[in-house]
Amino acid sequence: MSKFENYNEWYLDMVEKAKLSDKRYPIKGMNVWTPYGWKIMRFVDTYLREELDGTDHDEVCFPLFIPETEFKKEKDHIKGFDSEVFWVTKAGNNELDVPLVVRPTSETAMYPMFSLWIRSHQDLPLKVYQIVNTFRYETKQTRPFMRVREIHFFESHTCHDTEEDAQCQVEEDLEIVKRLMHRLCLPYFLLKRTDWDKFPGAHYTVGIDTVMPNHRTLQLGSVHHYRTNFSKPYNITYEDENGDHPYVHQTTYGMSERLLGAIISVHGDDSGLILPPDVAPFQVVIIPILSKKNADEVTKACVAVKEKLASAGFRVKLDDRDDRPGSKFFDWEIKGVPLRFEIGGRDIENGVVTFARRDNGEKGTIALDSLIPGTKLILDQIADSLRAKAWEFQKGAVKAIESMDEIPKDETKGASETNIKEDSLDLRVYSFGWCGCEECGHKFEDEHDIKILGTPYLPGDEYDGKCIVCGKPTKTKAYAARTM
RNA sequence: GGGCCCUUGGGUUAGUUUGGUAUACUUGUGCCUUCGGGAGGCAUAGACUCCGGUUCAAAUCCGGGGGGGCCCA
Repeated sequence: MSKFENYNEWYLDMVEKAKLSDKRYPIKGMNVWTPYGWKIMRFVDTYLREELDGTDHDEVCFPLFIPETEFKKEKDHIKGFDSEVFWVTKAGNNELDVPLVVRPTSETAMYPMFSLWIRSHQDLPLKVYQIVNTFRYETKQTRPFMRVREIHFFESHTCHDTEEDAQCQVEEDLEIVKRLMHRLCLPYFLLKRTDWDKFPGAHYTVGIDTVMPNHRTLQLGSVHHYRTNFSKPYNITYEDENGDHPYVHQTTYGMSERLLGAIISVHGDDSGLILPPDVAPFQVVIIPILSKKNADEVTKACVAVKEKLASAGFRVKLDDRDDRPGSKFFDWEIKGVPLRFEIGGRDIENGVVTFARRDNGEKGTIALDSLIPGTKLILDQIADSLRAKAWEFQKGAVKAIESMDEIPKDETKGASETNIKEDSLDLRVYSFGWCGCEECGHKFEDEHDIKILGTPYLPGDEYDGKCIVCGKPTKTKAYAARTM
């Protein structure tokens, strides 16, 4: 199964073979988190918690259900979500007077409470987050971790006295994104979404996107500035120093299990997953190389190495199953353990352990007396190399174009026989000049069945030329791609 | 919203046209021999999505439901 030649199949194969989730649960888009996948997700969650706690956010947990009456208060928001929410209309045998929405996201659950919690400027800023499941009724094809109906979701919500303070929060969120993505070794774009694609109800949205092996992009999360768009309908005000009651300015930041989908897709290869050391359930796996005469001695040596590593804080697994070494190698390669140690008679004689790196296959030895620093060094090198390789791929996926003709046309569009591989089209992430008007944007998107992801949020990625659609001079660059 | 396709042990599948003992690989379990890159032998376990119909007889034909997937708007 080849990652680049047949990405879709490869991905499903990885999820199954590495035992990340069980998709046989009989509801579309609702899969079972199995232990190995859940362990990885928990590391991601742990790092998010560390970051949020470290920036003075408080963790909360809101109810799953939202009364229809609250849900419908912000007009754009309801328009954006109306067709994809689950409803609870019945309890026992009674029809409910007020139907309940199963949260697709928690703005409308939290904000009525925020309006009770916030009374004075001393209550601001209010910064909370939660890690919960949200539900969206996907009708399109679902895919584990990427498009699901029950989403493992992180969301932070903040309220501020001024728009400027809210803007600072956006910057803080993006710093968190940077640190988190560093740990996950994932590259990303920060793109300000188009007006017609921003979060329903938002003033503006910054999308966090990464590129998949098939050059489609996957949105990993987003940061929104709401201004007072929600605080007005939900009446979230505070009393300022002058005794006035202005509306608060709000932001949100959300990410999901798509991070795991990206880790699988970005780092994996044809032999299986390759996990960044920070999220690997096991960072080192020790395989004993036994023979009849030295079994006891080798086992003892393996246990000693394991204990030494564990007490130094490494997550280490000693695979003492009664199986052949080769079979174990394959097993842990599929599961993406970044570093493998082999310990046999030869190694004991020489006072070393033999190591093999998962990311590039490189083998070597580490002397037992430098076991701890040696292990740390190699794990760091693996992370650095995963990160560098991933950023390089993302960079290579972008193609700057001057004319819409440079985007290959999908001749199979609308045909019932879809055997022609999309890969053969060589679709890319495109960057180009855009005047910024909605008309040109729609024209561009419709012509190629491609989505404008937005314009660079951070400075330093400008353009100097003409709008690719209407030819007007522009300094704005836009990015477009097909999305997962 | 409209249309199409699929459903056989845990996984992958043969068999369905032409109704009659359900195939193979893999996985699981047990024992033995092995063990520096997917070991081998023997034994053992495990399935026709459900409900109804036709029939002496249904995985197979017919009707309906569940579940899964795709395409079009």
